[in-house]
Amino acid sequence: MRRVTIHDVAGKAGVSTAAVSHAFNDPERLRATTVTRILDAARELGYAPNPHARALHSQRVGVLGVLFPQPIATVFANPFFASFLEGVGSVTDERGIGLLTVTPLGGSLERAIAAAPVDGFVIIGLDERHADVTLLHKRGVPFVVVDGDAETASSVNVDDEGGAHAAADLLLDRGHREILVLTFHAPPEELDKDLGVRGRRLRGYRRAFVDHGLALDDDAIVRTFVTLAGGDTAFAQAWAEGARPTAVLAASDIMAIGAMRAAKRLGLRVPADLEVIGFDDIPLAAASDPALTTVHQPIAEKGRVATRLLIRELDEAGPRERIVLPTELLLRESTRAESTKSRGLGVAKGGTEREGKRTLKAAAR
Amino acid sequence: MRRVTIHDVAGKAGVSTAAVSHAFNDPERLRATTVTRILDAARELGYAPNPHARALHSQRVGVLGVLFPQPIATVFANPFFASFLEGVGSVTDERGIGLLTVTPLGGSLERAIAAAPVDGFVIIGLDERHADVTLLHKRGVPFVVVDGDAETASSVNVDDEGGAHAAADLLLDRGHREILVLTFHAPPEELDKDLGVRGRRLRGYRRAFVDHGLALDDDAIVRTFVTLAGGDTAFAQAWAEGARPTAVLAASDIMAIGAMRAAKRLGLRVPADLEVIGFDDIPLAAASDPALTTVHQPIAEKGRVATRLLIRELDEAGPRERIVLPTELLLRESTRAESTKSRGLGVAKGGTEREGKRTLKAAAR
DNA sequence: AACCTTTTATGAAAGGTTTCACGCGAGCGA
DNA sequence: TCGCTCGCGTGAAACCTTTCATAAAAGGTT
Repeated sequence: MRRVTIHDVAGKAGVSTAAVSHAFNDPERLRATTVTRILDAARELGYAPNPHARALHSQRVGVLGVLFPQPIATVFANPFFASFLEGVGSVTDERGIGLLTVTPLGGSLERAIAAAPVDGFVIIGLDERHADVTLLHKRGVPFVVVDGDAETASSVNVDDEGGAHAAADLLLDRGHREILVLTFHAPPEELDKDLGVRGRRLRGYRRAFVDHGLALDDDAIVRTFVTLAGGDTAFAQAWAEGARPTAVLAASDIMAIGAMRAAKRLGLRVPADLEVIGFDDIPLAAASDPALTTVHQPIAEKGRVATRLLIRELDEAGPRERIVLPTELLLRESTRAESTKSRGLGVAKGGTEREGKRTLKAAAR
Repeated sequence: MRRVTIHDVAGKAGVSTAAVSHAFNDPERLRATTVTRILDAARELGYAPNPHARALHSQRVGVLGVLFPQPIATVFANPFFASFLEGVGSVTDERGIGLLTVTPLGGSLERAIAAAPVDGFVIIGLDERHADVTLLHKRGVPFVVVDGDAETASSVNVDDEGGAHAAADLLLDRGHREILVLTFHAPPEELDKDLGVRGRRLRGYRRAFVDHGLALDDDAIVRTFVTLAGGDTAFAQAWAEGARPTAVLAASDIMAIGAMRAAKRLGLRVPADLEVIGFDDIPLAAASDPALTTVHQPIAEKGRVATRLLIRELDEAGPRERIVLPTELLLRESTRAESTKSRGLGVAKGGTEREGKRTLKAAAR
């Protein structure tokens, strides 16, 4: 059973294939009666233009790829990426564009890139210097880099350093001196992303210490997995080894929540005995108990901005852009409600729908 | 700057385009020296076969579509779909296939379907009877239906009714007679999915009541949104209207967690004053406080099974299959630990990594 | 009626790959 | 030396659409 083609429609309507094409793409060019005759024939036959043929000719599929350097299962299991895709998707949806998630094919990103039927890529967590990415350039496929630097393409980043600085600053202002810093493991494959993001966040923490005339001791930094279990065991282990932190700075919310879980188990009360600040503001952060104070970054917005940028580049080769979105310290319940001055006990329980939050905006750029 | 084509490679290597194609797809047919010559030329030129041209010819793109009846932003915001996609993705990844999320294009699913460059669809939450789906059939595009019935295509479902029955059964066994049932709103567009899933779950609850010689009163059923806020306000409102339930049966975890939040706010202790059972077992269920007792359904597995089925149908037209996966009641902390007989107070706090769980497997099929 | 302008429709090329069917030359047995 | 087979390559069709250039038809003027 052959698929119905434009020829079938043309035959049935008694016109040329060109006429059928026009009926669909530029009806003005044809007499109105002809158009309806053609469209009727098409509907009757159940005809729809073959997307591949159309793509081959017009050099445009109407699909954007989102490139991840890790297996797709990992991607969807990660709420951060879910939010990011939500942002990307909201734009592609609105423009009537398809969304293809592209992940390594048999371990090779290069093969995946080559085989992907897309008009351009949003690349997340991969540096421009990555070999596979330079390949893209050679092929002339437009792309936008998120959470990574790029000389030759537009990029969208977030003020990681500023956010981290604000978080550390708050704790130091409150007098904390025993602060446990939780950061990422360098992932198995050496991904520039994590070096980049991790590096920037650590830099922010460090700078705050320096600002207070202190130094962030390497012993106070624990590297672990970006999972609940990672944060949990990291805190538990540090505790077992004799560390007695009064506060935790986690470079990711999920690790922060894990640390809170471990702390609770050890009989510590958050925030009375231990103040905790995360990073990212994933949806779970607001839902955790106590709700997590964290550095909010506009994850979905990052996706939206990057996607709009890419679409614009597809339409007209515009200038490269280098966007840095602001981060923002969101005070919730895992830090005490009072300021530096007074040390009460009250913890503002958030409202039901929207947690009462006060924000300190970190500098953008 | 033209893209480099197979002709360029052929020219450079001094062979025909057919030879180049063979070098890539069936190297055995060519002398080894010729193959390397061609491959070298290709690498030097940065050649990769044009996916569109390849798709046009072979009638195969190597991309599968996952069809959602709702905007993509909604999809990614929903942890249920994230898990589902995780399952689908794990299979496509392993087979080296791309994954395209397909959502209504300008409100029209039909247009989206027609324009999607895919080899087949996994359809979730849409009944076969849906007009757009019958269209697929007409076009001869293979598809598999998840969470919906299908006469003419394979389907993958879950034992919703059995799971619901087990949940209600437990509460009724424990003597609860004031049970608040939280179920979905019929969504704005009338989606068969929710009718289907919702219907099956309600049927399960009802059957358990009947088994106990009781009837599930319509007043005890509250329809609300499948969100945290939905469950929260639904419970709060029922309470405000004078309802004094001792247990909650929620047709979705997120609503259950919302209800727990409202209950806490009203001064109720879960599970001491109120036992709560959810449905789905999304990741958040295990992480909530108290950890949610729920009917586990193998969400990712559903995705995996459906995808494998689809791929098989793509390769060889096999027989239709109708798969029903089991559900399982997972006892965590939002129900009391003891059995029907003794009513202690102890609540087994789960371990750190894996919550201690006892399961009652609901009958499959 | 002849000529010109507009409107409407068409033929054919182009887009890049795969694959079928076939050709050419060499090696081999008779 | 003839004829066959086999190994290695190739030409061209097919996949289906869009679009450029052009033809045909229709309508209007003189």
